[in-house]
Amino acid sequence: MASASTRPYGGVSAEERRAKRRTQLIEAGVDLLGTEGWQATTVRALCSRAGLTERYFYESFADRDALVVAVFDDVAGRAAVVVLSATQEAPHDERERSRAAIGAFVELLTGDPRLGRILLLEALGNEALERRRREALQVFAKLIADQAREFYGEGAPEPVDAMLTSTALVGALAELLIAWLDGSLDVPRQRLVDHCAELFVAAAGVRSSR
Amino acid sequence: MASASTRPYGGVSAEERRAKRRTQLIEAGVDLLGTEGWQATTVRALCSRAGLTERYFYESFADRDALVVAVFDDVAGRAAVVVLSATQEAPHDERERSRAAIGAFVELLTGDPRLGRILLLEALGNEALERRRREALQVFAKLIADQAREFYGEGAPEPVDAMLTSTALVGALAELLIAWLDGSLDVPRQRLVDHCAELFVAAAGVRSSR
DNA sequence: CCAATCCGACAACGGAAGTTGTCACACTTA
DNA sequence: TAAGTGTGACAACTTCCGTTGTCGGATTGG
Repeated sequence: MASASTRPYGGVSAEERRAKRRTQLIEAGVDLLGTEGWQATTVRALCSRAGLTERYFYESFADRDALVVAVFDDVAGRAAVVVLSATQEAPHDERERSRAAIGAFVELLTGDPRLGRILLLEALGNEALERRRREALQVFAKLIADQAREFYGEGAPEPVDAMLTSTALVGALAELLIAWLDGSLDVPRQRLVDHCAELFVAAAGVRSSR
Repeated sequence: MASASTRPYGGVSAEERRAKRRTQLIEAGVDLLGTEGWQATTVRALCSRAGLTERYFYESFADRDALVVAVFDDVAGRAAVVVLSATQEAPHDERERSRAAIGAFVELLTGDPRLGRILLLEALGNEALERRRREALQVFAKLIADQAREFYGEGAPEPVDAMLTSTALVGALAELLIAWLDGSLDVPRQRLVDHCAELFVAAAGVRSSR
């Protein structure tokens, strides 16, 4: 059993080395999970791609699930940053903000297809990831719901309505993106983004309470 | 290699025996896939649950993927029947038909939770199933789009709009159901169905073309 | 320079699963 | 009744993977 490193090596501190190895493994995970999928993301393959040996895998992660969850968090975090900053820079208008947020998300995924596969597809194939996905999704749904409240003010749908609608919108966006990235929906990117934004606007006022 | 059976046995023809074994395997598949999931759906477990031996698995299916696809088709077929008949019996009204269709689907899934897990969750975890899911989804989206056209007549959204919207709606429904069946969305069933129907109505007129 | 530590390559153990083969027994049919 | 075929239980072979251990060589601190 390897005791925890303490000394510097190659001019780098023990902690830095550990952190770097962890990063390398996560990057290898993004690559493998995003291109060849979950079943190809084995410990051996990860280490080989990261240029490390198996021992260092267990130094940073308890098992495959832990690594894959870390990968998901990494990618989801990137997406959150991109989407939130795009939203805040957009004009204070419901349609414009929807477009900005969705557009930024789509651009991220088209810029690096691995991310789309991880967030939209692989996240559903694994039990541990599925939990994480659900959590992330709820956070996003809540963000959407809050945004909607901001524009509706007094007459905003009540919280239950808002949660139902925003969950639906997240699912709608995911499904559209899966189909579009897959080539099943042959429309220009801008059209896709516009249509999503219109759906968001149309759905925002929906309520099932009376 | 077992040569194909030709004689009757136990008073049953060879073809009937084959068909029965296949059915048993599919039922075992529904049960395993719908309760313990894909990773537990091994050839040994399937055969054990079906009361058959491994040899008979390969008599009807080339591999696990083939079995699981057959299971999905079986379940999706049942869902299609239920939803279509509910739709046709409902009053000729947009909101009413949406409610009837969604309500029937939800009832099917709550009546047998295995079906929901198969259609909504497990279908995303496997490559072969994912393809099948996409196909089934397109068929459903097309049905929705056609329904919408029926109510809008002249002023109906053009086909691309309709396809985008209906794909989104299928995704929205799936996501809502996943969250609801999972307990993350704590609302009565009727409220869920009503909200979905309202979303359908609200989305039906959305278009991104100008 | 030397002992301690870290590194990389890789073997080894154990388990799980797909797939094929063996064998004894039940049933059919000539 | 006897030969041939279907059936069920189960072993065996193979492959793959998670996980842990070994070992020689590189780097560090004294």
